[in-house]
Amino acid sequence: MPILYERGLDGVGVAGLCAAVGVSKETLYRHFGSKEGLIEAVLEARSDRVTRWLRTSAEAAGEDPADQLAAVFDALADWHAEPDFRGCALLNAAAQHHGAPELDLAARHLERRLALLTEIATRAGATDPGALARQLLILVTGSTVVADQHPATPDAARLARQAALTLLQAAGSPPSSREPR
Amino acid sequence: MPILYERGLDGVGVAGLCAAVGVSKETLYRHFGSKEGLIEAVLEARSDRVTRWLRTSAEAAGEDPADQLAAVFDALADWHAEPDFRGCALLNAAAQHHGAPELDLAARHLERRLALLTEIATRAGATDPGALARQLLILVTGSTVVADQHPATPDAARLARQAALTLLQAAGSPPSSREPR
DNA sequence: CTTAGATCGAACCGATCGGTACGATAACAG
DNA sequence: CTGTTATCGTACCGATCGGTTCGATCTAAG
Repeated sequence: MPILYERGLDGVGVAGLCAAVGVSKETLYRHFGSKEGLIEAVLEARSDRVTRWLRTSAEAAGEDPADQLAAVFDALADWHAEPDFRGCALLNAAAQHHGAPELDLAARHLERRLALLTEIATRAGATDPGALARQLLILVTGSTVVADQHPATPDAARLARQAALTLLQAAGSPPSSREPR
Repeated sequence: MPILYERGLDGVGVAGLCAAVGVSKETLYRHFGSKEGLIEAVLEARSDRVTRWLRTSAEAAGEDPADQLAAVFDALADWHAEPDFRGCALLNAAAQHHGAPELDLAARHLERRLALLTEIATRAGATDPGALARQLLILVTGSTVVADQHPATPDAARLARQAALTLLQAAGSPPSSREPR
């Protein structure tokens, strides 16, 4: 459903959606019940897809947490560089319809990203993996928004990657700077 | 114009806007020409306001760049804690109407934030103030989005503040870790 | 072949949309 | 007082919205 992503939830009517997919209104309404139902299904599917894709990218980088974290931001960079990149569909949807369904979907989407980042932070031996993971989530989210809306920062993912690695290193074992014996 | 912020650009019609402000449609159209014109004027005014507010908060913290940076994120925390916080109006608008006017306004809004952060990064003696400032911009933007859309991270600004200070410290003079003589 | 279900295109529905026109009222400058 | 200007409330416009209905067409199971 790229047209919903490109034009926004309210930027295209049901008739336009049907035309873009090559389906009649009756069929669409029997399958999804309403435009909202269609939107939720599309967003859910998209969240699944990108979550799997991000996790796959991380795991393909090997077992080292720092490598995995770097791979996450490299994957984001590839995404941001796609010609029709328009920001995160889930976050955009929540910004448009700030009601229960879209807001919940976006929250669950972020929760899934947080889960991946928490695993990485934990395996990296961070003192407070939860806090570090949330900071990384802020970097992931922020770099995606900035890459979309601030043309003067097209390399947001690269900068976020560097910041993430700095935070990861700093969060290792801050109380003592001794070398491990 | 809080109603536009609360319900979204497409969530309220011109009639509703007029009712909320206590003005007739004719008056609104003579002053702004169209709903789009009204939206642009409102967003522009809001961008001015929050930009000034953020700069004032920073300057009130004294002259130390680290203190100023911390103050910026403290100000964000206050904002995020407001009961009717709904994310950044400029970013939301760009997510809704991804067309020329709103996208440009959001880009200019981020540009103004970047200017403030660049000043701080420069005065802090960062090796690459531009890069550091962009990383800080990602933290500011990301923490605002996460605070809005991820209820499990209500302290996003606090986490971002800590990350920002870590980055600031790390960006000081990374090539040598010698003590200043 | 027959029948049941899915799909199609198009017509149709009431509601709302952004925007305009109008006559009345109020305020104020000469 | 007179004329101008701004505002008001309301009615109105064509277009589009989300959603429903209907008859025709197709497909597959019995």
